[in-house]
Amino acid sequence: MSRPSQPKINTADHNSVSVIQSQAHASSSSLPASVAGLQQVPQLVPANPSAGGGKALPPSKMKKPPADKDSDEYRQRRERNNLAVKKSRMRSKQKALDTQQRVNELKEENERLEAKIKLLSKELSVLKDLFLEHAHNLADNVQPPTGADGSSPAPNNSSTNGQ
Amino acid sequence: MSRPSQPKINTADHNSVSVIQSQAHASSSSLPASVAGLQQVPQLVPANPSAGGGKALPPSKMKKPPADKDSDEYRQRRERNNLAVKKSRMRSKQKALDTQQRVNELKEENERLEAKIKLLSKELSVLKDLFLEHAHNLADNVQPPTGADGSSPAPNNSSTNGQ
DNA sequence: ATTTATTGCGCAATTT
DNA sequence: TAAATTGCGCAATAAA
Repeated sequence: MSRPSQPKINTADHNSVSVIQSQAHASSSSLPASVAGLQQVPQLVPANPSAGGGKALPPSKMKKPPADKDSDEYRQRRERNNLAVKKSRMRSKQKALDTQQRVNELKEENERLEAKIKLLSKELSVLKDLFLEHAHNLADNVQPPTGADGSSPAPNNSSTNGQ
Repeated sequence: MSRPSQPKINTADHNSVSVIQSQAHASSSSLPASVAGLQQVPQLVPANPSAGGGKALPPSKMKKPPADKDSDEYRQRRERNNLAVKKSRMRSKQKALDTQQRVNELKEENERLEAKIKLLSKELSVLKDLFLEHAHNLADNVQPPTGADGSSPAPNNSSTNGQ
């Protein structure tokens, strides 16, 4: 009761009584010929699920002839599949790599953007300060109320940029 | 040229003559007891590599007894490994998902930043325009008509910011 | 040295 | 029907 599992001992779904051995081609491999009498396929063909002795099976609902391991065509199919599998996995892996790289790129881009924002912000604040300063100067210079100038002390449009 | 095409027909490195079937426990499985005589292990034990009658064999370079498939301990190890494998793969997949999500997040963030930049830029340009306008006004107003005032036409500090 | 984590590989069931 | 995916177990090897 210590392990969080043991879903099912080991009873693999599809047995997996796999015994590779390309009968044709490939000669001096390495497969120890030990496992000799290896040919009989389970032959699990449930005679016929439903339908006692029916004949008409339109959609052809046969479970599947356990593929003769010996069949030459079987090996061919397997091989094709193995190739496909390999290909598929390669892609998958490649995609993962690409995605990771994408992350890196985006991260860089992000930094660039943030830097730019910082710069722009700085520039803005400088300009604003200049504005204020200028306004002050004006106020100081136009101090002498000699003239009948009714100029107001500048609108001071400081858009309080918040964020 | 780049197509790995057919690396090697199908000769798996490690044969892979796997014939699952936990002898003990597991009763009414599905594996037909067909594959009968299945036990003889190659027993590739080279008597003794080096050292004729030596005793001390520190690095002990034995290849490895082909693990008795029947061994109870073997099944145990296999099962443990199978679990580990499953775990590892789950992680891997999860990681991939996370990475993908990271991409999405970064992409969003990027858009936000770009928007901000756009805004700041706009603000900046507005302010600059104001500056210029103001400068012009000054120039127009302070037109030295006849006064003996030696004031120059303003420094016109337009920092032609380029970026 | 032992145990767990990774990795490549093949099989078979599904999907596409 | 064939190719692409996916889950699974095995075994070799890398990491702990």
